[in-house]
Amino acid sequence: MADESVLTPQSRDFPRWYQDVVAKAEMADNGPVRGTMVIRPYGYAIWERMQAALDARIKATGAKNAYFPLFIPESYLAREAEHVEGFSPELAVVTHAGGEQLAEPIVVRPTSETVIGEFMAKWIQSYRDLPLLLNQWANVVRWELRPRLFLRSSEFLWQEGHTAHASYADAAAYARRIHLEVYNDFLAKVLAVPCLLGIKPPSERFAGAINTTTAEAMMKDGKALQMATSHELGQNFARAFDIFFQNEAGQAELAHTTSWGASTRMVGGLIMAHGDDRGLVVPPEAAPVQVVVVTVRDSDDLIQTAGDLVGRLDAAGLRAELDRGRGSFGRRVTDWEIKGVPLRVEVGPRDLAEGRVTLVRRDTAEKFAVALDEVSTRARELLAASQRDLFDAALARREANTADVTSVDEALEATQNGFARLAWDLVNGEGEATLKKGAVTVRCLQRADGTIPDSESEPNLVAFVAKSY
RNA sequence: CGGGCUGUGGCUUAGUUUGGUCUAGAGCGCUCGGCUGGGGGCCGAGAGAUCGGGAGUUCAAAUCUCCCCAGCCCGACCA
Repeated sequence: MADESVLTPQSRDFPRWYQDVVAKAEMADNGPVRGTMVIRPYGYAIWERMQAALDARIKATGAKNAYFPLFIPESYLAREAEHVEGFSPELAVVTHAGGEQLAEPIVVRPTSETVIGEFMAKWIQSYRDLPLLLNQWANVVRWELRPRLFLRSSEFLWQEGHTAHASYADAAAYARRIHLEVYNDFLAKVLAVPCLLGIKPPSERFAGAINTTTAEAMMKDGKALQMATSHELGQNFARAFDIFFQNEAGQAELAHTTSWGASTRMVGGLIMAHGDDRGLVVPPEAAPVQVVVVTVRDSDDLIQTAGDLVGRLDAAGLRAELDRGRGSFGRRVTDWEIKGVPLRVEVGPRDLAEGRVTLVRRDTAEKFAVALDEVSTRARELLAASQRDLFDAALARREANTADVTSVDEALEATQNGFARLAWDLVNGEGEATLKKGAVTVRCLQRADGTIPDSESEPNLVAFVAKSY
């Protein structure tokens, strides 16, 4: 059994590895309806950590949480031409309810720009009502043809922010702020996932937006995953839903709106950004269980000591859990590794005889002999180091797998196992179509210095292209 | 929607080509008991399958025929 790995190795079949991890770490199951997903307690606990970290950051920008209905009149979608065109193919529509056919079909929300726009129009009268900064945590439904757990499910959980502003500049600045202070900060510090920040080319833009800013991460197979996006909607939705306000001069003006979202897809990103052949690797900040204290045997003295340690770790503000030693040691250790718990404390007879325990890092597998009364301190240090190292390793990996190229053909070659970086001018137009035939798309555009452009028509932009999920 | 393929205990699967030896076998998982325990440990005893559904051919169908259903892969599609 020892030579047979628990999971399909990443190098042999990455998608299979992903499915194995999701199943064996007890993250999620397929739902009975095609494309739906059951999020299991461990997967949901990770999502709750993400929610809490994002929610705090969102609130720090001044946005307030609200809740809008799941059902949207079909006619709402049609009010914004690009929006309806973009979403129509993936809508779930309710035509019957209460035993009768409905006069107007009801759409299950794929996103909430439209309903929220309707109410923004109602609530905004004056420039004094602006900016209006809303966020909601909700489920949405998009009937995708290629579902994959967490990455693309028919129904998924997310937060969607929707704001209205008095000026273009204010809206653009807020969308940018969300991108940096909420999304990128969260992705880097909590998920330990380095992201390329940039704008989407028009072909990849949100339906109805005038500009879309994205955070793109590299997965361990070299493919890209869009982790979060924030959109400048200009006055498109304001026009469609009559979001007018009176300015200081008493004249009616159309508001400028934004929307921005991050979803349970990030859980999939977390798995594929850090996971290895032994399973999930959860960064400490995102981990529901940061430290598991495992007894080597099922004996009273060991359990006693282990229980005391859990108490001390708890008191030190760490999320710790006790494994009481039922079943074989190897089995239990393997299970915790599959779940990616960042730090393991092993309590065995040999340890106790020497008045110490063994700490093991999940990410590096390094072992440390630590005196009993130093466990909390050392645990805190090792968790911090793990959090840092995971980010650094992911960044190094991305850089090592990003090639600078000077033609579309070279880009197609380079994106077999990573990202390619080339001048946007080489890709814009014909080049994008050629790339697409090789399943390669433009993930984002940056300025030469790596900053986020205001528009794709700025000169000398750099395009990052890759295969993606 | 076009092309290809697959449905056998919870999971992975053997058996289907050539109908009978299948009263459907195994591994993992699960239950019970015991020994264990520093990396999926060992022994023993169990539970669990109308072979995707229906119809047909036949003395006899997991196996052949037809219809239906579900799923997978490729394509198209995918803010």
